[in-house]
Amino acid sequence: MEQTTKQFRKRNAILSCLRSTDVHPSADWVYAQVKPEYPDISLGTVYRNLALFKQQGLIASLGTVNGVERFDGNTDPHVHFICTHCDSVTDLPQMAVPQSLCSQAAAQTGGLVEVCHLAFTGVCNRCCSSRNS
Amino acid sequence: MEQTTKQFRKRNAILSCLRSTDVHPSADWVYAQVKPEYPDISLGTVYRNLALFKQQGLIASLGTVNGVERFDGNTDPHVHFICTHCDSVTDLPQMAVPQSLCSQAAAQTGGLVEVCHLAFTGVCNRCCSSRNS
DNA sequence: AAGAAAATGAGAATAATTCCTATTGACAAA
DNA sequence: TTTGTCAATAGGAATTATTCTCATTTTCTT
Repeated sequence: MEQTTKQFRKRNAILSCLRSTDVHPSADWVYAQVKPEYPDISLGTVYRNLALFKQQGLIASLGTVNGVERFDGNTDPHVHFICTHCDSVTDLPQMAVPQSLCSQAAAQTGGLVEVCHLAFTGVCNRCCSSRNS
Repeated sequence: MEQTTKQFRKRNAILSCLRSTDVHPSADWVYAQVKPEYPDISLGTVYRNLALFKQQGLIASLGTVNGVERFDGNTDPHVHFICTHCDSVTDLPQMAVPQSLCSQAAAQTGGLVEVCHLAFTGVCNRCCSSRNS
């Protein structure tokens, strides 16, 4: 069933915006992308739907970079590199998240381990090249 | 040289507060701890000194949990478990951060890799036991 | 003791996120 | 097509962690 209502199209635009980029965007970035096509969309709707998608497991959150939450359309476990200079987030697709670690962690905590976050911070390629600080 | 000025003692209280706890506190928590002993301390000073210590490498930041930044007096690389139910952060001391990963990451990014963050999120032991949701 | 420089306290300012509510959109029944 | 009901949204106000400002205090140097 092809949903084509106004609300559904907005919601879909938010989701596919996230899924079609690799910048690991913030809510504000998604808002800026969707706004031209849906000029009457509100930032609150973007926040609301991102929270909804996250809860439904359709998207993931990286946590916050420099105080703002960043999202990821790719929910498969993978590794991130975060540049502390330009706040860019990139995937390190060739590095695997050792799944064995999760069970190790569960054993140690005695609780329920849901997600493993593996990330590196540093200065990205581009910022290293154009260093003028 | 034994520094015993008023400002130094405040600053020291902030640092040793962080170093003598394992709760991975927020700025506000540190403020609440130090306040009884130094009633005229201000929250701004806590923030200022935490930023200073972090920049000097005396403490580390875990990033934010539920919107608030959390600090760690232990700057050795180690693994964290974050409960998404009660926002507690605990160490998983028996798990090592695979240092080999850092050089792998550096090779892939072509940039400068500084820190490796490995954390698990889930529901902690205590929250699992007293589940009433 | 005096002056310069650094740090602080108190509160205002900022900014990301959430909340509120009147309105609009979707959908089923008549 | 209209009506009723309920969910979702727009727009903006409210919230809250953090940063900033600046007058004052503290520290250091001479």
